[in-house]
Amino acid sequence: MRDGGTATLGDLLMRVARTLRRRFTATLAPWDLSPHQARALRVVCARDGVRLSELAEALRIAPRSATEVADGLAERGLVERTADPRDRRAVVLVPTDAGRTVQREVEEARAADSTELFARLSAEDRATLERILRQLTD
Amino acid sequence: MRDGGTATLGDLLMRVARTLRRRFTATLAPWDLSPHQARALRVVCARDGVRLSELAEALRIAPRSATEVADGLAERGLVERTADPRDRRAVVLVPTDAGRTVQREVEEARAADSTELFARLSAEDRATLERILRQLTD
DNA sequence: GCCACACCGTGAGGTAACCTCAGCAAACTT
DNA sequence: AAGTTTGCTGAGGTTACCTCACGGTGTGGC
Repeated sequence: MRDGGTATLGDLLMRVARTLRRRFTATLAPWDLSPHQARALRVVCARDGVRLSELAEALRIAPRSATEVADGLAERGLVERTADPRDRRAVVLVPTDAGRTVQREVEEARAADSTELFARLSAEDRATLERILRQLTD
Repeated sequence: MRDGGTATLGDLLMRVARTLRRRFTATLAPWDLSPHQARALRVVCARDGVRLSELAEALRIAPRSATEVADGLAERGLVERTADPRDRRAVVLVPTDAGRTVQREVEEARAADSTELFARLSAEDRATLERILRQLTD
């Protein structure tokens, strides 16, 4: 099974990403959240009030799909749909207290897991990896 | 928006993986293959004959789902279902000539794309990245 | 040799997370 | 004031998974 030089880099990266994602999903289990919902909640909390269309853009999904993600979070009482006073067509998603709490807890669990995974690297390698990855994201 | 040190490493990695995946999907368009089908075809060609159950394991999906992926590839004439002479319960997936050709072309296109993406890194960084990523896959 | 048991693939049917398209309301444009 | 654009959502479709139950097949114990 020859490896075409650079092709393997992509493979490797995808492979690591997959395990990372798997672990993340597992980490999320206690809150009964899908990775996507977690991501959405994060966006809502970070910006503290997001229009549905903005959420869609942030998550890179169709506006229609953002509605569904929002429904899921609202059902769990993590966000609230409020009207935008400036534009009555728009729906602004605002985190509830519960939402903020969950977001914080998830963030901590995630950080802990990530730390655990990357712990096998030396501090130097971690820094290098970060630098290189950052170079790849524009 | 504070970043919890290592947490960002995971984020960064996922982000790069996402663009990689996006590009890969786009690369695949000319052959009308889904990423999953491409992966499956790759496994079939690499091992030159795979049992459905093995394919399922390789792709980390349920056996039932492997049947569907196999159907998709068989429909396009890229693989053939053959009976295993040693075990008449089993189905062995064998690549057709067309399948092998497509696999080769896809591999090349993918390598080209990957090269392009990672081209912005220095040769040294590429090597380092590979080493680090390899350390993360067990 | 026979039988219980484990195993291989698949039909049936379900779910989650997307999508497009059409439509209603509200907001802009002229 | 009328026409166009924008923001969201209902309806309905697709894809890629899943579980469960079942029929055909191999295997170990007796």
